[in-house]
Amino acid sequence: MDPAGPGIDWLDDIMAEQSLPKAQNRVAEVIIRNPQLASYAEIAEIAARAEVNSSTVVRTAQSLGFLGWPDLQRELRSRYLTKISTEDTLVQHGEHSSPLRAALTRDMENLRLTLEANAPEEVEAAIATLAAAKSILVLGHGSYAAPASVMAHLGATMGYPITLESRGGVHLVSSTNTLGPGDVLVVINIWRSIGQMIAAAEAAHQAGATILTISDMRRGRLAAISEHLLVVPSEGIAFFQSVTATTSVVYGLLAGMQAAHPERSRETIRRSQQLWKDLDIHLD
Amino acid sequence: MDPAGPGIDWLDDIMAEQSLPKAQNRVAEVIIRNPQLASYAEIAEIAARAEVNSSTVVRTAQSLGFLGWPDLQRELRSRYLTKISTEDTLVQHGEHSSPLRAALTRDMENLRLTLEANAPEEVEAAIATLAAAKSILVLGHGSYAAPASVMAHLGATMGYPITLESRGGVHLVSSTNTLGPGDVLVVINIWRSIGQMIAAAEAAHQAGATILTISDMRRGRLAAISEHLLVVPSEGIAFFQSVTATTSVVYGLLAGMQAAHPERSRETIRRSQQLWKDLDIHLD
DNA sequence: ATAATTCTGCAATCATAATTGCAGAGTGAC
DNA sequence: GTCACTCTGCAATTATGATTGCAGAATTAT
Repeated sequence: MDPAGPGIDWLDDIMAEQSLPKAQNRVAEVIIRNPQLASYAEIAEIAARAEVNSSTVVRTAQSLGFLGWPDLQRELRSRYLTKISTEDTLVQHGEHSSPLRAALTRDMENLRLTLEANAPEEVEAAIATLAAAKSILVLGHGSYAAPASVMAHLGATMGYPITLESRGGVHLVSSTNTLGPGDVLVVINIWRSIGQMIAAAEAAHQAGATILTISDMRRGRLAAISEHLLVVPSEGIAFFQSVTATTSVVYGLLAGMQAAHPERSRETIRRSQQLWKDLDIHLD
Repeated sequence: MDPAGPGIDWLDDIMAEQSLPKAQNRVAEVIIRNPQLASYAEIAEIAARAEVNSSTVVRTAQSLGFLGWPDLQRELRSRYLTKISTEDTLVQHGEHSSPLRAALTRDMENLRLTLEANAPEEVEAAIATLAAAKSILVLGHGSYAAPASVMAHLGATMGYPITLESRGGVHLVSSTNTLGPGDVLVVINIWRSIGQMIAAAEAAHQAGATILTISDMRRGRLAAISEHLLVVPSEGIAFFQSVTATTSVVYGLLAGMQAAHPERSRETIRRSQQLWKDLDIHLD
């Protein structure tokens, strides 16, 4: 553990590899100790704290392998800005218990577990598959129709060839029938699920489609035929399961899909008015 | 520390005093919706989201009494960023930064803020209203149809007289027309929204129905007629807003509703097989 | 409908932050 | 102690972001 308090592992790591000169070390020190500050402060502020000229700050950033200060700063932001502490919250609100509190803390825990349960490479691979898909079909029944519809809705708005099937029976059959090699079937959170859904997925798998499953089960018939499996806890309060973590995962996939297709993204930005309207950012 | 809690009440307050022109209002709302982003983004980013020229952003800042954008931004940082905690939270996960990670941490933060933004008494009152309702109608359009459908679906399965309306036009009118005293209208996250929706809510209010709003805006025409207002942040990654916190709040309400009606719950348990089937907990 | 007024976008201007060339200070080797 | 080399600060330069004058669009009052 870092004796200086909460530290920046990755920065520490970089620094371990090549040792910096004295002044630059001071700069790094300042950054490590005040990541929050460093994530938005301008060079002069950091320079002052390290009692160093601002050029030295730039050079430190460059020594560490970044293009310059703004580049390092971007990295800092993405790592620290959204950091939160669950314990913090628990302490602040003490024992007071309410249904809302229960739901929120439960879901925070679910999100945390999701973070632990899925390796970044796994996620990247899933995103790559989605990005390369000829077409995408999203299945989600019952409560899980909610995240499924979010995925289909936003994905389509981004320009992806993506559709939703939240119904069963004939509809399910005819939707999955057309799938073949190059197509991707996204199956969202089934719990030992409805037989016809597994059957549909297996048929699609046979036909050459790639299966991507988002589920709370690591094993099972579905897992067996899934090229990619993302695991999400779905424990809820009271009697119901929670789709919160699933929804969040869907956002992560969508963000990755957007990053994966610069050309579509550009197109997206060009049409941002329409996009944002669809996304409910619609202002008047 | 801000006694009113986290978030951007102060901005709301400023806006309440003097009303801004249309474009500037859009800018203000973008800021309120994405305080974290706004605290470090440059003007162009905000301008793009509000679909406005960057000069308008400057002018908005000035209209609100600040010197310019950097000035307003400083205020945002001091009010909002310090909340995130001055002591940095430990980085549990190595250097890898992925879209999933971004989505999850963002949503965890949203949940945390939700916890801070809603007083338990407020929530209890909302639940009491729901529990006493003669009938409940849930409205949610676009992305917000997802949490709305979860609420209607699970609420109905629990035995509540609750229905969903995610469509507009005639459907919206005829659904809201029947509301009167004793009925509750739940409006989920509307952003200054579709005029007809506000109109529908106002009509229902006139007719004596109680309005319960779940929104990311503390003020507005909707807030004005709402008996109960639950505030949820909705900042997302990439281009979209997140419905995660909203979903979680819905679970909280549902849990409270269940606890409020032991007799329905008992009935629920008796029919648990059916319930679980509907809830996707389907066990065999 | 028309005029007065306000608001907005564009593009030029201005301000500020980041970077780098250079000279001198510091450091270590012999 | 001297030389060779690296590092740092200063100041000039470059890049980038914020602001504002102006003309046209939109809105409001009459």
